[in-house]
Amino acid sequence: MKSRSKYHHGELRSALVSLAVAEIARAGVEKLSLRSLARQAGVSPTAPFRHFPDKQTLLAGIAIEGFEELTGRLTDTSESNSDIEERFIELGTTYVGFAQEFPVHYQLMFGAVLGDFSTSKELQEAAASSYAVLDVTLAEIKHSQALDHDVATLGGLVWSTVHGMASLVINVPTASVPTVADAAPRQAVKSIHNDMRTGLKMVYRGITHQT
Amino acid sequence: MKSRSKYHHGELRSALVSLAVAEIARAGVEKLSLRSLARQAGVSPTAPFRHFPDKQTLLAGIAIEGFEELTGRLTDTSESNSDIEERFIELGTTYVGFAQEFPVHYQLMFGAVLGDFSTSKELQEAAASSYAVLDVTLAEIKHSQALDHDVATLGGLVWSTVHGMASLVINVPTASVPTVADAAPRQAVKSIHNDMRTGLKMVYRGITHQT
DNA sequence: CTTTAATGTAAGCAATGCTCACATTGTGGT
DNA sequence: ACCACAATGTGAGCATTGCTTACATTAAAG
Repeated sequence: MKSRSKYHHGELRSALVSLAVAEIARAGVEKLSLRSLARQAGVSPTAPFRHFPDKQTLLAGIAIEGFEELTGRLTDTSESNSDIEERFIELGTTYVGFAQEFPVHYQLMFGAVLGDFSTSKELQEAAASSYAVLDVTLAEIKHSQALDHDVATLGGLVWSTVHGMASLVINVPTASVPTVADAAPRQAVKSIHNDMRTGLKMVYRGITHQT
Repeated sequence: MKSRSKYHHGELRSALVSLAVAEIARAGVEKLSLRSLARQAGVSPTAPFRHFPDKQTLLAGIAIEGFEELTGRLTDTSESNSDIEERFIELGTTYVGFAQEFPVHYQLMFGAVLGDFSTSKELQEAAASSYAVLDVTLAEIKHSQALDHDVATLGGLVWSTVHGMASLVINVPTASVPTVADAAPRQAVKSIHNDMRTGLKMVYRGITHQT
């Protein structure tokens, strides 16, 4: 009883989310329209409002979905690496890898489109869960290496680095025809792609090498 | 002859840009409307189109303005610091400081709103100019310390770090009421604010400390 | 099997991006 | 001083959008 002409769509909510992700990937957040999503889903223009009070909330939903996926991946990675340095590096790799696989999600998670990040408590908590995984590993590093700096300080630096990598890899295209002018930044981003472990190792050294 | 009721506005283009920045700062990119800008500038709804073919181009204009300002600041910083480590740290501080002072510009420079970054050659070049300042300092570091890694690899890591710091500082609010749940990420970002030099020093160590 | 909440529809409003045809103004060439 | 012309601004209008309000249909609970 899944086919033809049923009044109720049945999976509208999730359908809208994945359609939205596809649309954003194709044309950007700016061009996203609830009405076109409704059309693609074969439903009336006002149906989406039964599932999301407004457009922003739909976008927030995507972001939350992203944080959940990210938390899961980070947790898995964390559990399957016992050596502390290796775990650190793999966590970073997982983080950036997630951003590459889910660029639309990632953009919404950290971009400015969601306006004030703190509008949704659910979003805050989802984000905090992701960060928590990183946090415990850093605490362990601090302890095992007897480091002076706060975990928050280490976290600020490490999070900045992986978030920066993710953001650059997503937003700066490396494939298109290389102009002479922008060769350098493109090369830099490309090196993140090819050599992420090297960068993460350097950060690990910077963190753990006491002055 | 600057006052009352002249047919030609005279400074419409720049007026639109600064009004747009203010509007985005207040309500977010999503809410920006050319028509409201026209209203604020006291001109007809179609006047903006004489200066920008479309909304995207207006946004790209803001981004370009941002890159120019950033390039200027980085250049100044680079010229006024002879010690190489200090210069490195000051460049990073300047970079993040710029993002904090011009958050709207920064978001447009690196956010996903501009769709494909490579739509405007002018934008590409402006961005490359900013990066170039960082690039020469890194080349000098590599040379003076006889480092093995490519400048591009160093650049990828360093750019990631400062861009990540900037992005997090802009997008993650630290001031609002601290929920228990998200205390950790907020603390991490706050530590970037208070202790940026520490993070940059760690990166410098990580880069220069040969294995 | 009926009540009720969940989910979808239809019609409509104010606002937006953008186009097109036209008006006004500053400017350069004679 | 003139006048052609490019630059800049206007007004009306079109398709589209986000969202509201009132109503229809269905699934689930009692």
